[in-house]
Amino acid sequence: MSGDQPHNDSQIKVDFRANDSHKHKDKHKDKEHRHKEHKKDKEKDREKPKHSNSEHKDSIEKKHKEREKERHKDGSLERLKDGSSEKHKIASLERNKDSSLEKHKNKHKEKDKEKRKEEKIKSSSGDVKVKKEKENGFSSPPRIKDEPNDDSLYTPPKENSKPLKRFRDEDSCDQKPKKIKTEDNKKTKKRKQENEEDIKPKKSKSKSKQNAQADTKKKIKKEEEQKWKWWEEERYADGIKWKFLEHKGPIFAPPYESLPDKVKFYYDGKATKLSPKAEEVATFFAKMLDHEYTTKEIFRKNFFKDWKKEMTSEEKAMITNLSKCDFNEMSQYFKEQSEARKQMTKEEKQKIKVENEKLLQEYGFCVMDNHKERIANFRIEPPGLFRGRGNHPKMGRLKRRIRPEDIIINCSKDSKVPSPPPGHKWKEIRHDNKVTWLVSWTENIQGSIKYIMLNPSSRIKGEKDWQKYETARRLKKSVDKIRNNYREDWKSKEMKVRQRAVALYFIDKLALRAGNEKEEGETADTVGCCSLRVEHIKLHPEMDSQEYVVEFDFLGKDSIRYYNKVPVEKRVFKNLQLFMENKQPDDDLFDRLNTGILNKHLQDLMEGLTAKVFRTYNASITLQQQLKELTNGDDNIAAKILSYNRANRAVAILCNHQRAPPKTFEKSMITLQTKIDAKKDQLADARRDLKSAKADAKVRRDEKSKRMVESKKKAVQRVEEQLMKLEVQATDREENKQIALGTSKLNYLDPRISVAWCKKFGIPVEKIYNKTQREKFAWAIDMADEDYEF
DNA sequence: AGTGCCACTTAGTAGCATATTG
DNA sequence: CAATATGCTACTAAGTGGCACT
Repeated sequence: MSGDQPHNDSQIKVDFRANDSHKHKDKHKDKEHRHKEHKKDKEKDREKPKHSNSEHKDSIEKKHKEREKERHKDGSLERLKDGSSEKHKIASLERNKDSSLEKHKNKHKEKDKEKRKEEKIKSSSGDVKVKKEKENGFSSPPRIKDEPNDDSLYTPPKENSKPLKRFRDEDSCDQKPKKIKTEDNKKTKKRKQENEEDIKPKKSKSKSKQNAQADTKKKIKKEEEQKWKWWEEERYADGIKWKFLEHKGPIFAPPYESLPDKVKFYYDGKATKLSPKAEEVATFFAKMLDHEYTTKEIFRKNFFKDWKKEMTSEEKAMITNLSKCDFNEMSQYFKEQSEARKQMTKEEKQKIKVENEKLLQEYGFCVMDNHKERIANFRIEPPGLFRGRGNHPKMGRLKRRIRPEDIIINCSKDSKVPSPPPGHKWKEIRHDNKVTWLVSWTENIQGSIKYIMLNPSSRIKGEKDWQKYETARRLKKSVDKIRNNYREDWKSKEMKVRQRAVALYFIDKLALRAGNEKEEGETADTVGCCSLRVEHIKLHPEMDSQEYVVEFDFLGKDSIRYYNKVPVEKRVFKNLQLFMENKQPDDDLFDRLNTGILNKHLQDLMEGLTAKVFRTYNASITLQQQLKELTNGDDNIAAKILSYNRANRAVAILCNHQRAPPKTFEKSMITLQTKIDAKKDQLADARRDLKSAKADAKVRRDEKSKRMVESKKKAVQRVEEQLMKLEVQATDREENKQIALGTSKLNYLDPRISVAWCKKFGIPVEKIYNKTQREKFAWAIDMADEDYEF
């Protein structure tokens, strides 16, 4: 259904993006000012010729030429702006304006949260019962027997042909509790069976703990050999995420080790020994000394404030000015340390590696429902200075050390609860099988909750991922209807409906994020679709010989700049004019709309539909289309992979996934170019050799010289091929300079599309997915055949 | 409808590990 | 074999969206 996506072409071609994150300043302060600067930026942009509108700010002429060059290589993939180095400069300039409206909310917040949490726990357990007599609730079956033999359990033959699809399709909607899906058939039984089977052999389960453990181990071993195919099993209904969960808890950050006495800290030129606490925080700063962060006003201010809290009263009295602090010796010391680490002998390195491996084996896995699963992040985040992205009002604040007393453990009742480090207690032990996390704690900067969860290769993540793509595929079926629907709504007499329709159009056409509201002053000022402000778009009734052009310029997630000029339909344009009437630059563009309203509407259009599904859908469908368009079956593998990367790149551009160009980019391009030149010379030589060999053969007419010709021919071919490969590599790299492919590959592209493509063109999957990716997408690799269609 | 909390996905990057090169 | 380039992983910030509550 390539017809599905009428916008796609234009999306790709029209997107001129830039990434210099010129940051917004704090909202309350000098809004006017901010706006003006903003404007200036844009004006600058507009002055430039069309192609360079991806350039921004003090962007640099010298790079311009380069970019021109790049551009013709592939007209459809417009280059992102270069110069994230500028990005930093600018960012720092603007960030320095500081203004931390520290609100003291945090403390209150935290208390509040805690209370609520407690209440919640109580009520939710009640809740559960009301909703449904859940099968034995949380208590999981005692540990489990040998893995039931797959074949025997599996889906009965009748549905066997397409087992996966089948229940997927029905089920994918069950996030909205499709209500107790008629626990249909055998499949569901399967899980139960598994569980029951486990119980049986145990006889007196209390006694057989050890047996059980042994069993578990055995089973797990076995499993590792024959990779568990969770995707061939039935899923849990109704919000239950697991029945059995056992793990070892988190690994804590190593305790602070004081600096050797010889390493001094100087205040106002005077050597001073800091108290351990103050010293620790000082080292955090010292370690970042080379980083641009430490030059930023907000960062310094926040840091200094939090640092003082850790000082003794004498220290507090003495140290009153951060600028008089000299951390250089400390910084030097850490550099030496890391240098020393690099210089370690192989044996020492090996030893560390082994040690790490041991920790991984012990803490890196859990047992969830009979299966040993990898944990994603089993280490607690160490203390340090908060590094927000973009112009974050809280950058530089102290991220405090997390202790066992902060930790909530989640596991099943009948599991062996992890023990806290000696002399400590957990904050709480919970047995909530409606959530997927194993460990959580509350972080002190934003007061948000952090979790330890499973690896993407785990069943629990994989199922969800799969489901996500199934939802996107359902959207594919109704997208035409939905598009017609919102086009109708552009004419609505209700303002809210019009705004909703226009916003949805942007989300669909431009793959914008939903744009939830955020607390002002708590985070960097970034927006998504629903939170766009008047100042973020400009309307051009005519521009570059196109009509009704909307110019977007705003900072999105992670303060990545979104810059784009898009021709839109007349009605959209008129609506935007209407929405902007009588508004200030910092007023909301869609003042009658928020993500809640939008998503509720989407929900009515299709079950399970939310704004983010459009991103997934458009990303995947674009990949599929582009692959179809770009792949040439006659190409060699390298060229095909280039095509794949280009298709991938089209998606990354659509989704505005950017990266800072690698620091060594320029240099490595040059070396590559030298190589190419060398190869060209070599080719010329080879050709010359061939020629003379031919001439020689003509004269001599003997076998030997004929053979000579043949071998020279081959040599030429070989060199040609090598040259080709290098050139392809250069193109690919150049085009990729500031585009990050990883994010879309990992989160937006239905892996089955890629797998199918690989199979169709005889490309080994390894060329597309590395090991980790293959683990994450094991389900797709296993199930997609070459004619899979998204 | 608005709010706050919570759970979970999506995001870019620092820095280590490994491959490649001189 | 050291130096350098490149690839990958771990890390953690910053989004989205559901739900309960008012």
